[in-house]
Amino acid sequence: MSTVAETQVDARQRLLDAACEVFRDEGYRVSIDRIAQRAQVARQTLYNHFPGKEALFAEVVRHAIQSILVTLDGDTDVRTTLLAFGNAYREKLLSPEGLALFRTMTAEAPRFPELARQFFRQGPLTTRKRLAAYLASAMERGALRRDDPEFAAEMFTAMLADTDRLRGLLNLQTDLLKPAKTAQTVECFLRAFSTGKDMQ
Amino acid sequence: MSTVAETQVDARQRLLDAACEVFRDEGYRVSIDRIAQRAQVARQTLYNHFPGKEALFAEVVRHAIQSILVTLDGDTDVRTTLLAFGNAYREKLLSPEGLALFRTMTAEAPRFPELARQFFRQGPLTTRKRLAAYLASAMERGALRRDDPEFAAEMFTAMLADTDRLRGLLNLQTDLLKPAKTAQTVECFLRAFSTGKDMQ
DNA sequence: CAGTGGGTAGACTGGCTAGTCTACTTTGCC
DNA sequence: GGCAAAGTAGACTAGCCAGTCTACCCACTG
Repeated sequence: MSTVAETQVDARQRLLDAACEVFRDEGYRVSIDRIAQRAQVARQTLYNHFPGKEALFAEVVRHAIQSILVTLDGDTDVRTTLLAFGNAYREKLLSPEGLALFRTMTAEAPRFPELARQFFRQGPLTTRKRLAAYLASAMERGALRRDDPEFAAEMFTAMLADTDRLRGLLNLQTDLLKPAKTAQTVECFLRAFSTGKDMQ
Repeated sequence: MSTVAETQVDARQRLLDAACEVFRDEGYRVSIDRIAQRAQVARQTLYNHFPGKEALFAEVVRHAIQSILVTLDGDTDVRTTLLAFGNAYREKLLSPEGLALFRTMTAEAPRFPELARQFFRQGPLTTRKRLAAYLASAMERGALRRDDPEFAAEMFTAMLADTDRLRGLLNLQTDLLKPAKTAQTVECFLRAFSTGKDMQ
């Protein structure tokens, strides 16, 4: 075991994993040495695999973006679908990883404007587009009132995460994930966007 | 002019103003020298007035918190009151100063946990409590459906700012303040929290 | 006029950082 | 065995930063 090729892969992957952890825990300000140390690798090895700190950071972020995307399955009724989406959305965004990505991207957006744009488009915007598409179809078949689906999607995502995300970002609460809150939010959203006939 | 006392006051105030600007523009990472330079004051003068960088930062933040509070006047009907509140809320939070305070506090919360708690309680929480109190009174007199006013306040503030705040934090948009969006949001909120009889 | 309180400029310490370079070791292949 | 590719440890450069200290300056006060 531990051929040259394997060592290479190992080193690169260990570096990415280590960078992911340590950027999450301490933000971009963390030193290169800490990353190499955590990966159990010499500093020079890091520079063999990546041009520099910025490139490594960008790579880590691009990977992290993928892991906070949320999908919908619209097989069942609207309430059930939105409840599943809401729970998944909150789990992703309010997890330590989701909070850290948000914190880091907003903090470093001035330094990495292109990366910030990429984050927004491939992360929050993509998720919201998917939700909007689902809402549009629900509106068309009369399951929701006709309205601007983009706006409705903005409202729903905002309602799901905004306040608890701030609590999490400020380290004020650890038990952010109460499913009851998702349910309460879904009911609230449905009251605002139902057709008015099918509310019990 | 320019007596000793005046110079003193000037120096301290100029330092606070300068620190406010430069922390807003560049975050906590900005150097002490830049602050002193911007205040047109020697570095030693800064240390004569403040124990160090952290204390100066805390002072600036405590001042900034006050400037993002939003009040309500409940003289007119609910729709008008919420519209006024919504516009004021968005103006404060989506202004460069509001965005910078949010960005800085979330970025530095791990380093300043006590300050972060203070920010949350005296800023967002205070505003939301005021809103909740107003909503509670509106619910009691039958102008809104009976519901948890705290939850309703969370929903409304989330709907007002969440998405556009992210756009602003990532420097993706400069014209965040469209009044039409406030109005649209108020209508959405009222659909979710009206009594069901008085919607036109 | 002499002293004092505050401001100023700038040297200095000590520490941390990103990134480069050198000399060395290990591993696998021919 | 000999060579090449990759990793390693650590010295080194160059720069930034917070905070201290010294020596000087100026205005007000007694």
